[in-house]
Amino acid sequence: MARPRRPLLTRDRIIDTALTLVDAEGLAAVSTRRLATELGVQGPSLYNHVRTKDDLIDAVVDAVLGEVDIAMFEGLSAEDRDWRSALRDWARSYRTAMAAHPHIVPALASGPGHRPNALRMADAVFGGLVAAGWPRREATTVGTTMRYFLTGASLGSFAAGFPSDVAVYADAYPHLNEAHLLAERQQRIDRDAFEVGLESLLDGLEIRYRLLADAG
Amino acid sequence: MARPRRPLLTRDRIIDTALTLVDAEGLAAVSTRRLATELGVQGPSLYNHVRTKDDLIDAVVDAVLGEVDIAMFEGLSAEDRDWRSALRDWARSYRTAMAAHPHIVPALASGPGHRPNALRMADAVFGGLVAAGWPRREATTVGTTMRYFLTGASLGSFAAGFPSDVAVYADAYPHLNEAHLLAERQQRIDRDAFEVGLESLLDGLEIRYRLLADAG
DNA sequence: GTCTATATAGCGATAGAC
DNA sequence: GTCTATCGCTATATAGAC
Repeated sequence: MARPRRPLLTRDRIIDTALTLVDAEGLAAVSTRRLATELGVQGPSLYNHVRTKDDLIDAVVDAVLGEVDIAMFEGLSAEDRDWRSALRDWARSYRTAMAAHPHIVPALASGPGHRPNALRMADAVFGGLVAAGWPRREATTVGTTMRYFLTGASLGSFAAGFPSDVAVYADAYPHLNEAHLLAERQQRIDRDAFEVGLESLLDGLEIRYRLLADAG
Repeated sequence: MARPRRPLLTRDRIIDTALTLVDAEGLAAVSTRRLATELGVQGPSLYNHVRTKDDLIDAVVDAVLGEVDIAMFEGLSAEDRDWRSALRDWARSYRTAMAAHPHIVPALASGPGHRPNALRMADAVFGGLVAAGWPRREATTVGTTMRYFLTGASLGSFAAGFPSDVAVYADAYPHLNEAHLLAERQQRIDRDAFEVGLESLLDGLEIRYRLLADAG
């Protein structure tokens, strides 16, 4: 085949298909050849739309980050200073997005890369905190702290995929019920640790917020 | 060469050399052939001591985790209930260990794997918290929460290696001073976010601790 | 039972034809 | 913009020397 009239591939279609493949079979299943097959083209064709494979994975991660809701930060202002609820809602939305794509989570770890949605998110958080009364420099610190917690919680909870995926255990594990219970227990621990950690962190940040307000 | 009288390789020597190589040239530099060359043997020889490459990387990560100090948890008891200082010291030791091996940090993300030192650490934290008066179930939650924060902070700060490694910038970047300043600024933000987040989290956990003490 | 030698299948990526 | 062909590389399996 030579050059088609209309492109067979677009960057978006590649990213979409890659995410579907990651969700279905894990990160390791994404090779350029396999992905190309899935798209009905030959492997090297991808390189007309994507610089490297790392670039592609970066884009897939960014697509998942794009699913995180950040609208709650726009409502914050001198009148509505409930930054605490905003951070809480954001954190839960973040976790929900990662839970929907557990197999991509390890790729979160590979440096910041060039991720537009990550920047949009950082900007929204920073802007919201400043609008709610945090000093600019402190807002950067708080946003970074929250990012630490959210990244760590996502990796700690979902990096290995879902162990509750019973189909995986069914073949390898004879004591299916037991494995299933262990997985459920682990999920309860993760959910508790997330909620307790989040609320504790917010409690601690509120102490700091008041301290700064009294001093300033 | 045939079988030598004394083994040329041991699992520990392989892991040590792999860590040295990771520190010097990054994770990507570790291939079985390269590592074998470094050890003075042929590539496939490694597989007598290591199951797969993933198994090896897992062991290297565990070796780094072994550098984290956990002795502070042994001192905790019904008399000395300063769990807060223990968690703080542990957290700083954890961060120091990761800062010493920034290139291995992304490998933290690949699921728990089989890491004896990770288990030893979890056990020490849990035991210390219980000794200091935390209910057992809460101790699990708190330990997990702390792990989230520490993992996230390590990845957020060191996952891309140290951008302040001036030698890297020297070739690629003409405005060396500027890059250097940006890197220093990023490091200050990371240090601030770590300390503020840690102290805020501890503040929040103390509120919870008192709440539980009053209720129980 | 530890190492070497050889071999395989698959990888990311490039060059050049159309 | 997609193709074919191909390069150098990888992890890893297997067979056999000692």
